[in-house]
Amino acid sequence: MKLDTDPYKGVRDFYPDDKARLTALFAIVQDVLAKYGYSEYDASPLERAELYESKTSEEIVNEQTYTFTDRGDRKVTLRPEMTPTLARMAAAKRREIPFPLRWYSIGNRFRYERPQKGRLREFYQVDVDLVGAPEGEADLEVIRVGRDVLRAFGAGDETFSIRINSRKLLTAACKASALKDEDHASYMRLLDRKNKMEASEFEEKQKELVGDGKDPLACIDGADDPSVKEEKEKLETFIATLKERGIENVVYDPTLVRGFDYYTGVIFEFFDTDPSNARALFGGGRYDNLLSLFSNDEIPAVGFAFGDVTLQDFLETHDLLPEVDFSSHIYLATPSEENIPAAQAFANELREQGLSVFVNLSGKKIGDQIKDAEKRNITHVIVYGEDEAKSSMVTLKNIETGDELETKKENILDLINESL
RNA sequence: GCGACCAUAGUUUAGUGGUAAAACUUCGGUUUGUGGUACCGACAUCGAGAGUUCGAUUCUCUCUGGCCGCCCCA
Repeated sequence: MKLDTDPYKGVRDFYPDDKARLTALFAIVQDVLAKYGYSEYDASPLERAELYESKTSEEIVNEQTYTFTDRGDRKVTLRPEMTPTLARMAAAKRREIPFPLRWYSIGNRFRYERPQKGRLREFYQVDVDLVGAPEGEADLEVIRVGRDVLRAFGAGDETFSIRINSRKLLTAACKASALKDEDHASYMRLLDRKNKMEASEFEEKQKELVGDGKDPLACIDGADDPSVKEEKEKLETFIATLKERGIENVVYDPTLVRGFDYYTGVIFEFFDTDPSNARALFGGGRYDNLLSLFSNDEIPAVGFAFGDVTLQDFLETHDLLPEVDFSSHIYLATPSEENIPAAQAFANELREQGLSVFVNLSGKKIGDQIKDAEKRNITHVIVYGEDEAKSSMVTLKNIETGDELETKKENILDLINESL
C-alpha cells in the first residue's frame, strides 16, 4: 500500500501555477495597501489557546479550532483568524511604536470545519487594520481601502455592494425593545440569518424571543428611544459621508451582525452582487475593546479581512482573474550534452542582464527540446551548440510565429523586450 | 457537529456478477542541429476494509475522501 498523494482533508497543495496565481493576486492587493501606507507584519500560526477564549465567537473557539496540548502541557491553537494576534502584537509595543498603526498581514488561517464551496480548513487571508484611531475617519479610510482593492482587480461598483450596520445601534435597539438582556446574543444570531429564511419564519422566531412587546427592528425604525436615535443618526451620517466621498455602492443593512463578539461599532461586509456567488467577500468593523485585554490602555481599532478562496470565487464569477505568466523568457536548447556547460555560461550572461533563462539538460534531439519549450510556454528558443559558442551571433527562434532571427548575442535583451 | 449525493488510469468519462474501455495529459519511440499534425508503445491490485457469492470493480455494511445544504464563516 503506497501513501496517499492527496493533501490532508480540506487543505490545498499549491502547484507552481496555483502558487503563481495566488502570489499575483496578493501582489495586486499589496500594491493598493502600500499606497495607503499600510505595512506588512506577520506572526506564527501557533498561538496560546487562551488568546481566543474570551473574545472570538464561542462557536469558533469550541468547535472550529485546531487546538492541542504540546509536550509541555501548554494548550496551543492554530490561529483561526489574525485579529487577536494583531491586538496582542500592537498591545505589546504600545509604548514603543507610533500610533495609529496601519498594518496588514497575509497568511494562512485554520478552522476545523466541514469543507465546502468557498470554505476550507486552511485558507489564506489578508487582514487590514488601522489601530489607534477613534471611529470616524479611520473607518471611512478602511472601507475605501477595501473598495480600492476590488477596483484594482477591475471590479466595478456594480459587482459588489458594501453593507453597513452598527453594533452600537443594534445594542441600543435591543435595550430599547422588550428583549431581555440575556437574549441579545440570540436575537443577533437570529437577525444574522433573517435573509436566509421566510419572512413568516423570522416573525415567529422573533416573537419567541420578544413576545408581544416591541422588537429591536421596530425600535430602529421608530427611533423614539434617544440612544437608538443617536446611533441611527450617526450611522446615517457615516453612510452619507461615504457617498459624498464617491463610494456610492453602500447600503444600510439592519440584519448585518458579523460573527465575532469583539466588534463594538461600525460593522461592514462587501457582498458579491452576482446571485450565483451571493456571499460576503470582505468583512470587518470596529473593535475598540480588544486591545484592553492586554493592557489598561484603551486602544481603538478598525479593520477587515478577506480570504483568498472567496476573492478568487468573486474574480472568477466576474471574469476578472488576472492572467499569470511566470515562464522563462528564453529556452536554451543544447544539441548534445557536451554543449551544456557552454550553454549554462551563456545563460548566466543573459541572466546578468535580467532575463530568465531555461537551460535544457536532457541532451535529447533538438526537435524534442523545442516541443518541450512549447509545453513550458517559453516562446523564445536559442539552439546553443559548438557553432554558437564560438560565434558572436546566435539564432533566436520565436516558436509561436516560427520566425528565426540571427542576431548578435548582446542584442538579445532588446529583442526580448520588444516582443513582450 | 447534522443531512443528501458521489467515488473506475494523472484528468474527464464508458462499462460488466466471471479481474476493465475511450479521449485528453504525461513519459518513451518513429535512426542522429529545429517543434506544433500523424503513427506506435507505456501507465488502473475499478478509494480502503469487511460481508454475501463458486466468483465482485459491479450487491450490502463500515470507514476514508470529494461535493453540496444546514450550522458557522472568509
